[in-house]
Amino acid sequence: MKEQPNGLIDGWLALTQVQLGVAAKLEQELQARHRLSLNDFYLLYFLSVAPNKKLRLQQLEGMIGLSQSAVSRLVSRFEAKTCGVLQRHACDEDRRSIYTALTELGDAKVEAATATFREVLAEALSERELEQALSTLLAARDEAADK
Amino acid sequence: MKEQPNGLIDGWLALTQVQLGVAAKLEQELQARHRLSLNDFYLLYFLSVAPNKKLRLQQLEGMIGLSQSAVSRLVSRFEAKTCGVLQRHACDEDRRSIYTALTELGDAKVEAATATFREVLAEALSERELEQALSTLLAARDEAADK
DNA sequence: CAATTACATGCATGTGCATGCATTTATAAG
DNA sequence: CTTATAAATGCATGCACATGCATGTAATTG
Repeated sequence: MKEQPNGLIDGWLALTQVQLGVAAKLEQELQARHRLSLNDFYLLYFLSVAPNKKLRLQQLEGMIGLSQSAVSRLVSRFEAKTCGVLQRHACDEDRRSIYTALTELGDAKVEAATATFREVLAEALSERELEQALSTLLAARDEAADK
Repeated sequence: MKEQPNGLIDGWLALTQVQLGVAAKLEQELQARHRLSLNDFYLLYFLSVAPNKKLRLQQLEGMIGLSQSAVSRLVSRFEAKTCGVLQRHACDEDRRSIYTALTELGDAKVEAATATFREVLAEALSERELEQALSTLLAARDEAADK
């Protein structure tokens, strides 16, 4: 037989499609209602739930899933663009590090954006497709594991 | 209470992390063993499972999850770089369209890459984290739906 | 003083958006 | 039915921009 069963791959593709679709919807709504890209939101969100609402760049890197340079520039752009939402200041214990902190204004903005985010997410995840993709993927995975 | 329960968001973030992680692993192995990016592979894979192993650009667009221009360039680069793997030729029924077809050489390359892809996928999906992320997400979703 | 760590930056590249060009399809007039 | 014209479709390309990699700089550690 030339063609192998591609359940695993199809499951993965389905999951990826769902992920892409939901992310696109999130991006679109965040952009429309709050002038935020998805990564912008992630940045603000992770800051908002961090202790003292501040984090070093290195910590954000892993959370957002971007490279070190990308995070550095994400914060830079943000600071330049939307003045007043976040603020960088050196860390006294280690002056190589730089804390990125949320201002009160930023905190309010995050709260509003988070409401949108949660709303869109709830709607998107109630779609039939998620269920479909996940069950396809898990079934194929287990089947592959048995082999 | 100021902080709301963020189960939905955390679930989504967990799923996104898993997706990113697996995609990175796939990209890395495909690059190392076959000199293919993840999108390169998707392009070849979708062609390989298509009837007559050929597709028009527009069809690839939705499958790969890229914009029209991105697909146009993806194919262009591919044609230029790895001569002989794929081949474009006009479509007789509609001369605006262009078929992108897999050559025999390309077909062999895809087959090898697909084996790698499936292998990496099987390993990555057996990780505990997937289960974790999915159950977290689904539980939070259902909870949100009840509300 | 050497090695490491945290962040910034030059550079190449892939991407999306807007637009352009060629072709097809739809509409209308004669 | 034929022809003229407008709208839509499929792909390519100029442009701006976000990203990753490699590297540079400053600070910390051993």
